[in-house]
Amino acid sequence: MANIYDVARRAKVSVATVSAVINDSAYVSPLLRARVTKAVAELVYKPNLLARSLATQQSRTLGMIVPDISNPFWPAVVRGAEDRAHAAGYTLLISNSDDNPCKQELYLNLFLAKRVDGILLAKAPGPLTGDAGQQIASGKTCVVQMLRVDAKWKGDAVLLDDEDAAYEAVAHLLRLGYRRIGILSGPPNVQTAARRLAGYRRALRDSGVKPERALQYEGDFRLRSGTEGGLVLLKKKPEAVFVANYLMAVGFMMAVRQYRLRCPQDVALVTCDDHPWLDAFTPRLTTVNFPKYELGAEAARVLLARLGSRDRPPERVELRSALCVRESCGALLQEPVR
Amino acid sequence: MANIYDVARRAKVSVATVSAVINDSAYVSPLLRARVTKAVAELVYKPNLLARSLATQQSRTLGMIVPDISNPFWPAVVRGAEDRAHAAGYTLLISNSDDNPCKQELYLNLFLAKRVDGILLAKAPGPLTGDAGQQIASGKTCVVQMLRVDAKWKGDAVLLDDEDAAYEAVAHLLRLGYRRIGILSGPPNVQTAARRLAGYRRALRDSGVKPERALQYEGDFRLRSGTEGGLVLLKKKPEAVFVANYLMAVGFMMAVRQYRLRCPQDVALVTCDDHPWLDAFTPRLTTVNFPKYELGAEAARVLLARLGSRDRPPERVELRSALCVRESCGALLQEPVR
DNA sequence: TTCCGATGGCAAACATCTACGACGTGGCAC
DNA sequence: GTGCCACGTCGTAGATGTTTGCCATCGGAA
Repeated sequence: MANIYDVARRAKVSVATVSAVINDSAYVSPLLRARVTKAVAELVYKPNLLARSLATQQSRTLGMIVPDISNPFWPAVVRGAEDRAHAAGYTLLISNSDDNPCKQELYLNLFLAKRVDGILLAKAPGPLTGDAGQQIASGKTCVVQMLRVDAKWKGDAVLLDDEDAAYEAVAHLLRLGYRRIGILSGPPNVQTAARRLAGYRRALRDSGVKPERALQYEGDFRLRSGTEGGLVLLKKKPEAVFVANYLMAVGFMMAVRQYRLRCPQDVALVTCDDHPWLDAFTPRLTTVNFPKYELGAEAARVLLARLGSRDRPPERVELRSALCVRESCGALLQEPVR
Repeated sequence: MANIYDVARRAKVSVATVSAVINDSAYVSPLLRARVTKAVAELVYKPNLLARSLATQQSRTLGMIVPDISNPFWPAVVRGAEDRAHAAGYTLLISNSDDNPCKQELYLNLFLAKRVDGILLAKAPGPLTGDAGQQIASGKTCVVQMLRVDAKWKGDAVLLDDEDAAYEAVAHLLRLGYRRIGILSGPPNVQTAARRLAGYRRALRDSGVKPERALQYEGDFRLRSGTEGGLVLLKKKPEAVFVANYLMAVGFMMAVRQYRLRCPQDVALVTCDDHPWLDAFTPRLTTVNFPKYELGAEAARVLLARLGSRDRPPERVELRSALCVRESCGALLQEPVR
């Protein structure tokens, strides 16, 4: 592949002139400009962005770490981040951590070694460790934490209103008259899970209902644990259940089916994460809809802004969710009790 | 950030020695090796992979272009590709083409400029154009086409058995006794869509049923067109419908609901793409399950093999789908007619 | 003493950007 | 009319951080 010297030779100018034309970084006379443009076209010259990155000390590449792209929560987030990044001329490097701190550190180091300009991070549980953790904590590499955030993280972050979302979901169930309300929560060391559990508890207490340990099951955000949790919880005859993510809700519905119960008649359900396909099935799930695309887009926006000026104050954005009432909560079936 | 000269200086050796230690590419005496290792640790030295890529002429980065990561078909494919790539020490650069040839060319050029070692491509409709198209056709850049393939593409490809899959799906409906079978197909310029339509036609003809134009609706693989197509098709009173992808099936079910029809009693349904959550809802959809994860993993495997030896014969892999019978086809309801 | 093998260092190459210097020309002033 | 200065252009060279071929050196063995 042709390099800048080939172009310079063919156009009979210096490489600096070629560079100036390509980057429009200095005045070049129309005559030379034309010669350069012609040579570029003839040689099908494409600047080597690796070399450019080396010289300019910026790669125009962003790293993004998500727990698992095949979990239906994440694709929209990635898409949002990517649209923003591409619009600003950045490319996205993507990795799946499986919420495994070791993998996460591995990929973080890889990103650092590849000299990404910044990182979008949906952190695995636990603090950031190792050299990469140091590097990030020191602020030398820009990072925006998404969704989950270190307790002592002072940098940029884009969050969801997990606690309020759970509160609203459970408050909705309470308004419909349910009292024995269970929860299928996520792993307690994952912050979103902890916050949703807190929201559930607060909602119950605000209505004078004492949260029962027996109605709380700790899942791991995966489908199978939804079924397992469902099988356990349903034995306790809850009137309604709040499930802390979509995949577990699906698992939960399989447990409901297994017990030959009807939803919402026998047990009502509210869950998290809305999806385009939820309108199509029976029963249609009532969910709190998190703005997934916006989450990714916002995170990218904040990171790009940070790259633009390192000394601006840290930004902490909290995106608002919205309750999306459908059938599984029973609202369309029965009248509110009070 | 420390560079290799800093390490060499601190260890009192030459950069070549440091490089030899880091890459284990030449014999270095234990004494010097120890000095180098110590210096690397003290300086928290991480080789600059941009510079390394420039020197070695390989970036250990793969580009991947998919139509849209937020379409539930693709995340599993991406995950499969990524797992393979990472296992071999490669990183993945990802872009969404929205099946738009312009965007695709843009990203292709970007990847080429970033000197990716190879590209995983789920091609947008139409031939590969522009400089990038040239470069790829000339074989100078390794590409594996996934799912869809240029008519005159001579290189590696990993495909699905679309036609057979559709054939099996429709044959299953025919075995159940349905005769008026409609199809909600994808855009005809997308190859998977064309092949699925062909499979549908062949299955009908093999059973002596004449395909009716009126029972064929051309969608665009998106949810909305599923509903629109459903509203049109259902007026024609088909006994069963084959829907060519998952998102349109969801849309179709919304049309069914709108007409207050029951599935499968009033209209049976078989569709494509299985998902973990399909077991949870009513009616459970009968699908042909495409091995999405394997598609990505295979494509990455083939690409990596190609990078290993450029002169091996082109590989063309066809992955097999499997019919997954559930409720929406009516098999669990009624007895076969014949 | 000489030769060979084992080590290690120098410098070029990878492809770019850019600071700085040089050259030429035009205008103005003496 | 001539000389000088300034500005507009362009090119040289060094910097970015690696890898690696080739050469030099040192020590030991024959």
